[in-house]
Amino acid sequence: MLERSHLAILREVERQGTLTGAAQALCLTQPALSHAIKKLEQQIGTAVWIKEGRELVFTQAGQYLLAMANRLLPQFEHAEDLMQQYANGQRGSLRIGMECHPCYQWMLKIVEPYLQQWPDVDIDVKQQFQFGGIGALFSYDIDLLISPDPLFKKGLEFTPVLDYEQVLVVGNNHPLARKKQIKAEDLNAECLYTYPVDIERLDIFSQFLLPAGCAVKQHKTVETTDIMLQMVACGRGVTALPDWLVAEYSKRMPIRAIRLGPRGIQKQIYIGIRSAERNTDYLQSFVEIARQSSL
Amino acid sequence: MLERSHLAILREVERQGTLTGAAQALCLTQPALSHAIKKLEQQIGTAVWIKEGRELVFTQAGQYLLAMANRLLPQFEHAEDLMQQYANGQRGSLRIGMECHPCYQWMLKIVEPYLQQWPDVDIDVKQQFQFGGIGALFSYDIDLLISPDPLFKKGLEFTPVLDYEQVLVVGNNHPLARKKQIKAEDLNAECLYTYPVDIERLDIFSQFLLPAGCAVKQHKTVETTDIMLQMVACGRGVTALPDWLVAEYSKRMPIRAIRLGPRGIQKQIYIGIRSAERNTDYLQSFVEIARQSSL
DNA sequence: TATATCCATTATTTCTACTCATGGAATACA
DNA sequence: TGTATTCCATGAGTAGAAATAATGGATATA
Repeated sequence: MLERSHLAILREVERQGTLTGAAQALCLTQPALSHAIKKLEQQIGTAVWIKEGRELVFTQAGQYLLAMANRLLPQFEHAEDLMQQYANGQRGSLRIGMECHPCYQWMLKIVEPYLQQWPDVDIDVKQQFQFGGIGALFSYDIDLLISPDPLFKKGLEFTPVLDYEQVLVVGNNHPLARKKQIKAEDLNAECLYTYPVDIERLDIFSQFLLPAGCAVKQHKTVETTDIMLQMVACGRGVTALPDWLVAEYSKRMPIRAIRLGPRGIQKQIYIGIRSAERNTDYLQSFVEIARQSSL
Repeated sequence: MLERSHLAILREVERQGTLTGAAQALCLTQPALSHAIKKLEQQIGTAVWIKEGRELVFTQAGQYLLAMANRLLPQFEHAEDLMQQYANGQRGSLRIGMECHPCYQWMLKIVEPYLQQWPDVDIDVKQQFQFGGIGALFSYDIDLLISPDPLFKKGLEFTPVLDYEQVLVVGNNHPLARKKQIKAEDLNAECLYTYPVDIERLDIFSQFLLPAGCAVKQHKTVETTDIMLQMVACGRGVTALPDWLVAEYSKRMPIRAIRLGPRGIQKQIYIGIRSAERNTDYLQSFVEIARQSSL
């Protein structure tokens, strides 16, 4: 029988590179692992890895089990955490996934009253997902996803929690700063800063530049909002952000927001959860607080 | 440590209702399970179920573990199958998910040459998903999804394999049978047969009737294509199906296809797989055969 | 060539997980 | 109400799994 321990060994061997190293990490001896895997191999009838020279190379079967290990072991570990929390009378832990760079600050504002209201719930925020936020929800890596791209599918439930407008941000001294609204052509000669995400997920491209058949002179990516806006403030380029975020920053930086196109780019932020957890009170409450915060 | 065996016990207790029954099903004695769970409860610090009278009622913690069991145990079992297949030199098994009722017959035509070409691959078709086809893909319940609704997200890859037109099907003697195309109003007095799926997934509603603000006199659902077309053939109502399917059936039934609206409802069938398995030859081959079949 | 590192194997020990036997609690039935 | 039945919990005893220790062979490094 394939056991959790087998998966743990595989994962650790991949991490450590050697069986001896894995054994140490697992607080066992090297022969223990050697025996365990040997026995597994006899049962499943195929080798899990082969020795090439001194190193262990996973077979196709081994690679499958390894992927499985990386998928399932975190779930075991999380379950044990949860049980511990149930035992201590805590309510649980909320693993929030963020698929929306600029929403971070908005989320912080939700988290604060939430933690007050739910002193027994721990919060953990994740921003990198191997298979995207949806995949993370489905595979129980997170419990709640904050994203501008909802997905109305069975098994998941997305609730809109914030309406906003995506606006162009320019420095106060920028030539475009006087305009009431921006046309796609206006950006021809500009340098555009964005977060480093897939270009399809950047609304300014997919909903503004591409439909008009326009491009920018240069496209640079920056990790953090602060740096990005520093660059914009001193006139090195422009960027596109939610209006409420710009309103916040413009109090202390020489920047301003301009509408993109005649009607602007209207967006919504959604919170997604697994339908099975629709009635989990401390999850529901987060969505509720988020929704109220935008009123 | 939470083990696979614990999950297996929980699942079986839920199925059988009693510990004694579960023990039999697992080829163990009742005290074995009793001890195992007791030990687990000591480790995680909380009860998994409580005895109410004579029956076992799962606690919140127990319910979580139960859901986990139902999610993870099938993956263990499938992995063991797979290993067995690797061992026997077989190529694997292909679990196909269908999210497209009328595509069944089309798929059968793909499967036939596929099985010829891959004698070592077993095929299994599933049509019911607790969390939708996408969820089934993410949770490794299936390996390949046939669906008219693609989802371009990280971790999944959808390839279009068949273009078709969704057409109205009427009996040859039906008053509408003479028309070259159908307006939404034409269906006001009709009885519409469809498969029993969510109304949002029925293109004739979402892309034809609703946009025009029209409705049908009656909407009835039928499970099978054959019965549905029997009803249509004898003039009891109309339905909407892919053109190629109607072409097939019209050879032996008095039915005909009529375009919906001036341009018709144009659709595509997609095949989705997990990106991680993009290069798995026997999966790739299925997509390839499907794509060629439509040329 | 000497040395260090790593894995496989065997023999041995430890301890886990199972069974057996039994008793108490809850339900069904006479 | 008393009796039989069903089901779970518990304790003792044990078979067997899983860990260790010791060792040897293979591969890489100086």
